[in-house]
Amino acid sequence: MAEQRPPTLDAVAARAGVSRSVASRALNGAPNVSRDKREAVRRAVRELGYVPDTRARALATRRSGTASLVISGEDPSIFADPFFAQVIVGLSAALEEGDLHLMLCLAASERGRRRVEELLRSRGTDGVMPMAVREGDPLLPVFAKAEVPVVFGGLPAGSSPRWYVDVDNAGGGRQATEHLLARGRRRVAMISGPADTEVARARERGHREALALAGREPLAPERGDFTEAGGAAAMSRLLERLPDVDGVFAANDNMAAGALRALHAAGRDVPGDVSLVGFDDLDTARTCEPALTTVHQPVRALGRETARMLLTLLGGGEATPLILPTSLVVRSTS
Amino acid sequence: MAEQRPPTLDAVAARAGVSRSVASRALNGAPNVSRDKREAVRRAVRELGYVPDTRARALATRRSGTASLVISGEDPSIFADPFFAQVIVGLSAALEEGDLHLMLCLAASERGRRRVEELLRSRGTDGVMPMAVREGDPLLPVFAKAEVPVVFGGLPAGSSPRWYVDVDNAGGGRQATEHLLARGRRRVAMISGPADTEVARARERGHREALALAGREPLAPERGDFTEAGGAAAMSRLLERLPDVDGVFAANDNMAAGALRALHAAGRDVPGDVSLVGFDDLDTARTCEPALTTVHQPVRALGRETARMLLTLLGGGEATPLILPTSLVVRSTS
DNA sequence: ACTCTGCGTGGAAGCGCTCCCATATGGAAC
DNA sequence: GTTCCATATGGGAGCGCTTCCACGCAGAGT
Repeated sequence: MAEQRPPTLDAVAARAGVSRSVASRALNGAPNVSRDKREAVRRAVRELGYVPDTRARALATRRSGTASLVISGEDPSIFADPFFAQVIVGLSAALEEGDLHLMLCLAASERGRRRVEELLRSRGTDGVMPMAVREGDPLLPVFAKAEVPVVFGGLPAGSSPRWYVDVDNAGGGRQATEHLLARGRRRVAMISGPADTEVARARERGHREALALAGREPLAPERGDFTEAGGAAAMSRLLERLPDVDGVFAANDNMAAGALRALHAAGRDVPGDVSLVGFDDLDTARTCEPALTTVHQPVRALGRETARMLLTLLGGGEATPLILPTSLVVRSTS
Repeated sequence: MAEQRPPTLDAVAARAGVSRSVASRALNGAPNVSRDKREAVRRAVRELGYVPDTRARALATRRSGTASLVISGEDPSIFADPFFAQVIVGLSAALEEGDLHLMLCLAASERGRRRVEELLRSRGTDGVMPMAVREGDPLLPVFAKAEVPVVFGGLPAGSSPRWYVDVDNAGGGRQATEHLLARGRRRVAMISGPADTEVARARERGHREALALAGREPLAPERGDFTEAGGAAAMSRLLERLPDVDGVFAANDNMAAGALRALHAAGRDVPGDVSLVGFDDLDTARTCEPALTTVHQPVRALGRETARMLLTLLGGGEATPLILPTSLVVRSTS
């Protein structure tokens, strides 16, 4: 019993009574095919239930039909941030337009990183979208050497790639801080993220800008790791160092939620004693108690635009970095 | 200026002074290669910076080197559930062992579903892992016809596939409910999920079993959509219908968090007036206030074992469904 | 009549790899 | 010295597709 192989293009051509060339052209909508042959091929395809073999096509066209989202970093749990889920939803929707499939590479270990490198060098993917890359990431040189387009989702700290999509982190940080000042807060501090992330740096920069504009000296920030627990710990340290703090800007919602918990644990009322602003506007912001004032960033759009830029490049088009706007959403913590 | 093509296996063979066959065998660790030729090939590979072309290999071996995670369902935001992120982390780690790459298919639209079907029929992936499939999902027949192994992550409601990995949802539901009864709760109700998910059904089943064992009649459950907001709404309805409810089992942590919020809004003390138990043991459970008593399920393991089962099948091995245990984690809401 | 277009067509050469199979090689066994 | 086996080797035929190119054959232009 020979293994049943699916029909090939040859079978289709034979059935339609044309050559393989014509069948191929008919399938790909090439111009030089007469009306009736095109129809004959179409019919044969239907009758045989033919579906072109992706792999063969990939070899012949030198295109794999996939784009890869690469998430680097030692700790795979950063991926658990709901932020990524939203980005992926946007990404996926946009790639669908371009009929590309999404490959997801969680490059946590040395081995994982080697696999990403191999994927690129083995022509296994048509384009790469690295996300949340930190300064000094060992994959950075790999991306630089890649022969396929690389569009960064979020500017990596300390480098300026040719193509990236980002949100206006500095602007958001400014908005958040200005809001705290406008609420009459005098001792405004920040819970920032790891110093090797551009996200943390840019939000800090905006924070300092707003303070400078108001003629204030910035207070040294505490740092968390963008997790709820990290935010809570940072808030505790902050309270110890600056017991009279009355305004806090946390660099993301997770950490803001943690800060909120720590503030409650310390007996502070929010927003009575302390005003709190987050960043992201994910679900948590809406559902924590009290609901979090935060900087909205268009997360799905970030994914969508990153993918679109990649599609443009793959289509031979030009592209330049894109910065998406943020906006303040005032809720109950300020 | 001809486009610079990467070196091929032929180039490696030529440089090493062997035939392409020997080079191929040397590369793939086949046995019949002499020590020195193997070494010569290895050296040539290094000198040329050769990396085998994935696509060519895929065509020749009839293997694409990828496995696909398919998440079906109209609403792409179900993907935002941190549950999936953890599953993916497990999945990804296991696939890495088998040197497979992960493709992620968010099949939300009709078009997305067609693409998944095409992906399968075009031999674009070596195996499929559908997750969170609901009863009557239009992709179910596609999976059934697939020529590659399909391992379900979580049993789809209303069907019994040959291969799947799931957690003991019924057992977890029983544990949760028994715990509420053991805490002396007399009016124990459930906030369940959509009736077309096996997860909701099984957790309900366990819930009813526990009540039956205790000689109690089950109360009709409220249903949410597994989101925080859905849980809050369900809790409000429950309070209206059964003002004297004193024990609630929510089918997941998101909904439990929402229920908690609704209970607070209604002026109920948790666990004073009402005991609350969730399911999942995700981050939220640890960080909400008060910390949530919940049923722990091994989410990463679910991903890991699903991928492993697929790897086993791809390796020609046998496999049977696998059920992972759950355990109760008592915190402060009960 | 002639060439000049231009479209349709199919033959055939890849794309870069794997793997079957026929052949070569060196001993060990007789 | 022959026979036989185990191990190494390279030729070559695929894998299923795209695409270049040469060719035939209309109808339009001179």
